[in-house]
Amino acid sequence: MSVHTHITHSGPALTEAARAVIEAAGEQWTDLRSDVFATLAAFARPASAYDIAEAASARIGRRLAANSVYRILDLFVANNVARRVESRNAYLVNEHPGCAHDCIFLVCEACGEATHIDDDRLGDALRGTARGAGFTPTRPVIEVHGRCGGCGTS
Amino acid sequence: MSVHTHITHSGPALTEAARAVIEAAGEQWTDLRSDVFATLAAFARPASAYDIAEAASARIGRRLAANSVYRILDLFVANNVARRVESRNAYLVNEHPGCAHDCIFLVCEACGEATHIDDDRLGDALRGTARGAGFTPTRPVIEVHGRCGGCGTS
DNA sequence: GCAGGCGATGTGATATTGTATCGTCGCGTG
DNA sequence: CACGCGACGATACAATATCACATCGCCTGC
Repeated sequence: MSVHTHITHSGPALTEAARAVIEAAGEQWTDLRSDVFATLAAFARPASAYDIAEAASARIGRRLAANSVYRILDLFVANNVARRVESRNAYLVNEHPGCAHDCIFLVCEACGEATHIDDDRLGDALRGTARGAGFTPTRPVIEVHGRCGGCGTS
Repeated sequence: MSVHTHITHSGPALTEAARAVIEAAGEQWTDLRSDVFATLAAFARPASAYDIAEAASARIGRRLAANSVYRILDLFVANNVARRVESRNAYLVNEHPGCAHDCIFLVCEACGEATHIDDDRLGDALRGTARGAGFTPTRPVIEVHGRCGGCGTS
């Protein structure tokens, strides 16, 4: 496991970091993309594309259609500034863009929050197991459903 | 990791094993459930509820609505005779029902097939990591997207 | 300046996936 | 037989995702 520092951003700094990543990838950082990113970042838990479309519409004062949101989310996910929570059909910002782990989401069945943890050993072990089965892994999906600390075990 | 034998069924024997599990759980094994199970088992890759509804309709010679299929699939998943592939919104039969692992799916991006592997060490490690983060895991979702052996690495 | 290319976005339609509600049927039981 | 109950049918609906095509702004070659 490589030793490295996570730079965790929030608020405007996070948006700025996302902009840098997108531009470094040769993509444009448009006003709309910025608005969608900020909208997504403002959610405390995974947000569906339609949630984002609605909130972003309010933010920018006009209707933003779901398909535009999907286009932008696809770009974000491809460039690792946002993540998709597969078991929820929803999205989260990546709080340390530029740091590409196989990430693990702990999804609380009670409050709906998803916390993101990194553990390279698990991702590496999973990739190794897959390769051992003659499979060439590209994208692991590792999510755990359960109860977060705040929601207890009951 | 416990030492045990996997009894892998196929065809009628698999359906029979599923029946036994469902009945042992105090649920009924109706003709319709049997038909839906056999229909699902006949798919070589993860099948959506609507795929199953269509194929089962053909099999039984009348329209079977999606909601009925969902009800039955929910029952199957709850009793571990079928599994849901979260990143595909699709279902697979569990070829060794009664053996409840945290299962891992290798989902081929080229041919769409999903192979099911077991590795208790990975599931246990993942649960342990989750607990280390103050989380009480109930259901891990472990899926890997990539290329299967038959589809190569290109 | 203007034509054309190109990426980003808008608009509307549509496809796919998943739920809710309510009625009916068959079956066991008092 | 009356009743309750689980399974199922039918319909509507909600939520998620994609497609096709038009438009707009910007940049470039001419």
